[in-house]
Amino acid sequence: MKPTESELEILQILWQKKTATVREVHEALLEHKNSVYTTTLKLLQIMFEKGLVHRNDEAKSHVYTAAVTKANTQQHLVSKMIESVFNGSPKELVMQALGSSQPSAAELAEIEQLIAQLKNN
Amino acid sequence: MKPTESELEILQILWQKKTATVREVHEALLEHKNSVYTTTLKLLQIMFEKGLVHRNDEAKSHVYTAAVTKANTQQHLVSKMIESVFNGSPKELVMQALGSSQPSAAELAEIEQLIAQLKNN
DNA sequence: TTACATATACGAATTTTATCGTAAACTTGT
DNA sequence: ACAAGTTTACGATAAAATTCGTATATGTAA
Repeated sequence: MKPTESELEILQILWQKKTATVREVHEALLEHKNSVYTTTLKLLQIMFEKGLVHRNDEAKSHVYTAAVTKANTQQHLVSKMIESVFNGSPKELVMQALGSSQPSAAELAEIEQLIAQLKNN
Repeated sequence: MKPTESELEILQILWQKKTATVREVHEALLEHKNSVYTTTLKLLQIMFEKGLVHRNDEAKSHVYTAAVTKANTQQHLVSKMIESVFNGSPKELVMQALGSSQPSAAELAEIEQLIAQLKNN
């Protein structure tokens, strides 16, 4: 349900690659942080037990895929953050995110469009 | 720097009350969850060691205050989430937050106003 | 088949977070 | 000064997350 930081790193890789072996996940991880192959293996095994990933063990090397969607996970984590950090107010989160980052004009336009759409419901 | 979930609950209380003794923090915590006085005490002691709170021990009961501001903490946590969950795109986070919550018309208007302001810079 | 490389399984050790019991210090009222 | 109540200090334990070593299995090439 709530992936840990390490699990999230792995999910990101799986969301991007769609499908990957332990070695492929591990190689991708190495670009950001240091670790050992068996650590990645163990994490994937634990994630499998938790149901965070599926795996196909027909081939010699198991092939993993994410069992949770990116959108669902994002939504869940954002809800938790709104609840625990922003007193339940999504508006506060949005204002904070917009205020402290440097969104481009194009991005702002996209957001405006979404807001306009939400207003009509 | 990165408060844990429990630490965040306590920070929320301190941000609201400005100042509080262990007992006051504990009473406030009890409204949301169950725990024992010494658990709250221990957490505050650990937070003190980490520099998350200040304390005044002149009186019989130590008086705690948050050592980090709400705005800074929110910003830090949002940045981390954008980085680790939204591929570094604040826009994605905003769209997700707006889309999955039910912001009121008034809130949407406030956000639009902020966007208009950002566009002029 | 044997040797080598690669994969998985598994358990142990470590770290972090959280919880709680007990003891010691300190207040306050009598 | 003493007893009762409150507070802090501290250590022990437990659960979760992370890391890594070693053993076992499996496939590949000679």
